[in-house]
Amino acid sequence: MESQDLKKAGLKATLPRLKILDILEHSRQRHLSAEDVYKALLEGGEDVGLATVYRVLTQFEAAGLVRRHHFDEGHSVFELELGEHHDHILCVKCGRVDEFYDETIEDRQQAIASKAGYSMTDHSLYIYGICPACQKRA
Amino acid sequence: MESQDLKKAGLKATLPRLKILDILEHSRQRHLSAEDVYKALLEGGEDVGLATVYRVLTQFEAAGLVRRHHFDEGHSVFELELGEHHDHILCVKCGRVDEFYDETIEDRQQAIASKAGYSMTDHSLYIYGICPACQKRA
DNA sequence: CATGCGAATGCGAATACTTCTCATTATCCT
DNA sequence: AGGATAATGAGAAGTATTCGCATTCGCATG
Repeated sequence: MESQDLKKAGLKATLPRLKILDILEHSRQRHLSAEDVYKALLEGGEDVGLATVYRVLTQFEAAGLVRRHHFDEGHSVFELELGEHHDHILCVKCGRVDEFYDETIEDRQQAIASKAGYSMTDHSLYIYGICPACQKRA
Repeated sequence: MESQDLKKAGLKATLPRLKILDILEHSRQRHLSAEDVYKALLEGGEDVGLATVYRVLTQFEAAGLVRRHHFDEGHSVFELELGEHHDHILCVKCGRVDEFYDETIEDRQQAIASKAGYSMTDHSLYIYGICPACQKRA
């Protein structure tokens, strides 16, 4: 029963929110755009408006349930927040997304921010390249 | 005479292109949005359309004259390409932008891409935080 | 378990940013 | 200078996202 999760986050357990959470949890891809979520809802026979999808995803982000990314595509993508931080490496040919975590980079970032006098609140690191499959295909 | 620079880049030396290049070179801020450039043109008494600004900036990017960034603001910002690669650290309060370069991070990124089997083409790293001035102000 | 209040939703209109279309104009080669 | 060709300006069109508001739903209460 996920409605507990929502209540814990200070959100009413409404049908749209439960459905969207479900899609984020059980979708093939971990990274979904608002449009992706909307289409998944329609395919599931749900009658949810696109505006609600945007609203709910934004609320989920504020509540720390999902993370919003800006890949170089012109729209936001959302990913369930599972606690473990990671960065992304993306294929510029096929759009494949992989994840990684590197302690050294994390440490250096913190050091750079400190040296510049900043108190670091967040960071985003995307590596772009051509994935193994697309290299073979070329 | 900068028209040589444009010709070298394979672009005709038109008035809008010269003016935009000039703005990018002499603006207070290194990082400008299309709208910023457009406003600067109008203030300079130039009669250039916003569509042209977008077109020219995109061409400049393709020609390697400028670099396009996607800070978490929903629009693109452009910066003159001066050869030396660097990453950015941004203040989430006042929008200040600083630059840095870290050899260790650059190397690690390359290593991570290789390990994942990717051939790296590019990367973007933004550190978000609160700048010294905004920390004092709080 | 019926009921009411406030919060959440769906819809379409509105906004922000960017690109496209096309008639007009400017650039550059000769 | 003249003409082929590419570039421009203006506004329409296209995406991505948010807003406004009447209606509906969740949930604490009786």
